[in-house]
Amino acid sequence: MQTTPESSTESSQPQTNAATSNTANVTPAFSPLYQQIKGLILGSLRDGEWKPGEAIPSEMDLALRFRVSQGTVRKAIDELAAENLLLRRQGKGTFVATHAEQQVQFRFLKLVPDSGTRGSEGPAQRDIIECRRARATADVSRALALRSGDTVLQARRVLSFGGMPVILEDIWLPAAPFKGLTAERLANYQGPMYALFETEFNVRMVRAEEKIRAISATEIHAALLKVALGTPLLSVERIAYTYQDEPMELRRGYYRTDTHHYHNVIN
Amino acid sequence: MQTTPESSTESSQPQTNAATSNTANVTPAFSPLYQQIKGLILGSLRDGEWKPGEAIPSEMDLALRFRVSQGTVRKAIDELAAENLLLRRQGKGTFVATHAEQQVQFRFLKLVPDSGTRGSEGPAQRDIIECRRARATADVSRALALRSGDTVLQARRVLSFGGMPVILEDIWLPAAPFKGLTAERLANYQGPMYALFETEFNVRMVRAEEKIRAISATEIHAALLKVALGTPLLSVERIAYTYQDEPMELRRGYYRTDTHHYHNVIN
DNA sequence: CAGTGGTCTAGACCACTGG
DNA sequence: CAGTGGTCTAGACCACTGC
Repeated sequence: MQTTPESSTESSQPQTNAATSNTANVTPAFSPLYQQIKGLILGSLRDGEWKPGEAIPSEMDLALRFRVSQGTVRKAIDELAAENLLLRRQGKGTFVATHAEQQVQFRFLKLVPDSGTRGSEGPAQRDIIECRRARATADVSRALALRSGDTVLQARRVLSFGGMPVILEDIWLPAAPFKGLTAERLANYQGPMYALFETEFNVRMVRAEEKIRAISATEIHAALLKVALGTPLLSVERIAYTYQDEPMELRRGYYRTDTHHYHNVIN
Repeated sequence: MQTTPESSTESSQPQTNAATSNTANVTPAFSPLYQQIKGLILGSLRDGEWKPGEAIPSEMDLALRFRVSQGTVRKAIDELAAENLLLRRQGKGTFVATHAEQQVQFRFLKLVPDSGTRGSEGPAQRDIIECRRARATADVSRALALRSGDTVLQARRVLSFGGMPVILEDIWLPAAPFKGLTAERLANYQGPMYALFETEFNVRMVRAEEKIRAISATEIHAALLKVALGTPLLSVERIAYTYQDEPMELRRGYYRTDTHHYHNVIN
C-alpha cells in the first residue's frame, strides 16, 4: 500500500535538496519539503479539488500520496491552518475554511457595536442599492490588476443593524470570474456575500488589506446613511485577495462610528 | 550534565497527564506538555530572567532544564515566536523580542504615508506637550484595571513626519510601574516610547487593542495638528498589554488622514 | 471500535552563524 | 569548526469523534 505505482497520477514529486553542490549560487532557492507540500496542497485548493467546507484527505493519506512522512504533511497543514485556509478538527478531519460558518461569519468586517457583542443587534440587513456592469476606471483596474477599460461589476449596498443604516459600500468585481452575478442574486441571497462567492462562483476570499481614513459625509453618504452632511465617517478601502494573492474585489466602505467602532487587535 | 540535582532550583516540573482515571470530570483541564513549558518560559520572561534583546538558552539547554525532549521545547518556542514574544534567528539563537529593533520599530503604529514607505519622510519628530501626575478618572481606571482615584501619569505629545504634525496623542500610564518617568526623560529619549519603557522600567508591551472612530477636530486638535476646526480625524483608542494580558497603557490618538492612512491586514 | 488529529520522543542530518 | 536553529523521519501513545 505504501508506494504502489498507481499513485503516480498526482502532481510532481517533491525534489530533494541533498545535491546542493553548487558553490557560486547567489540564490540557493532552498525550499524545505514541507513548503513544497504546502504548495501542492495550495494548488489543489485553488483548483477546487476540495471545496470550501469539505474535508481534505487525512494526514496519513496525504503523506502516502506525497511520499513523505506524516510529520512533514502536518507541518504544511499547520501553516495553512494558521493562515485560515484550512480548519483542523480533532477526531474529525481537516476542512477547507469557508465564510459560511457562523463562528467566522464576519471575519473581514471589523466594525462592532460599542456596547454588546456582534449579533446582539439581530441579523444584518442588506439592501442592494444598485448593481451594474461598467468599465474599470484607472484606479479600479490598478487595484484589481485589470487592464484599464476591462469590464467590472459594480454594486452599492447599505448594511443596517437593528434597523439603523450603518455601512454604505461600493463594490467592484472583475466581470469574468463573476459571470452571471446580478442584483437579484445579490438581493435574494441571505448571508455573507463572500459565502455566495464561494458557493456560486468558486471564489474564496483569503486575505484582505484595508486603508482607513476619516472623511466628511457627502450628500450621497448623508442620504443613504441618514446622517447630517459633513458628519465624520470612516472610509475603509479594502482589496480582498483569493489564493496566490490574486486581487478579486475592491470595496470602498463608509462606516458610521457614532454607535459602532472599528476594532483591531495588534499582536 | 543531564540531570544534576542542582537544576532543581527552577520552577516546578511539568506534570504527567497519563493518570487520567477520573471519569466524571467535567473539565479535565488537560494541558499538553509543551503548553506547560510555554507557561514556564512565559514566567521567566515576565520575571525578567531574560531581558528584551537578550538570547534565551538554547533549545537543548531548555530541554535538559525542563526534562523534556527538544521537540517539545521547540513547539513551545514556536508559539511564543508566533506571538512575537520571541525571535528565532537560525545559527544564532532565540532572542527576547524588543521594540528597539529597527525592523519592528513601529509594530503598533499602523499609520503609514499614502505614498512611499514608512521612513521615507525621515525620522519621526516627537514633541512632548505636557506630562503630569493625575488621578485616574472612571474610564481611565477601568481601562487600566486600576481603582478610581489611583495615581496615573498623563502625557500629551505630537508626532510629526517631514515637519508636518500628523498625530496627537494623550497617554495614560499607571504611576506605580513607571515611577520616575518625567517629561524630561520622555523628551530627551530618542526612539520609540515602548523601547524606553523596556529599558528604563522593564515593562514590555506585548499586545494591543484599538477602537477606531471618525471624529471632527476640536479647537485643541486644530491648534496642535494645524488643521481647520471640524476637519475629520481618526480617533484611535489603544489599550496596550504586557505579559499575562495586564493592561499597562491607555492611549488616545488623533490622526490626520489627509496625507497618511491607517493600514490594516486581515488574514 | 476504527479513524482522525494531537502530543511526545529520539535520532539523523541540513542550513546558518561566528570565532 | 562547534553551536545554534531548521528539517525530516519513524514510532508510540493520547484525545476526540462518530458509528
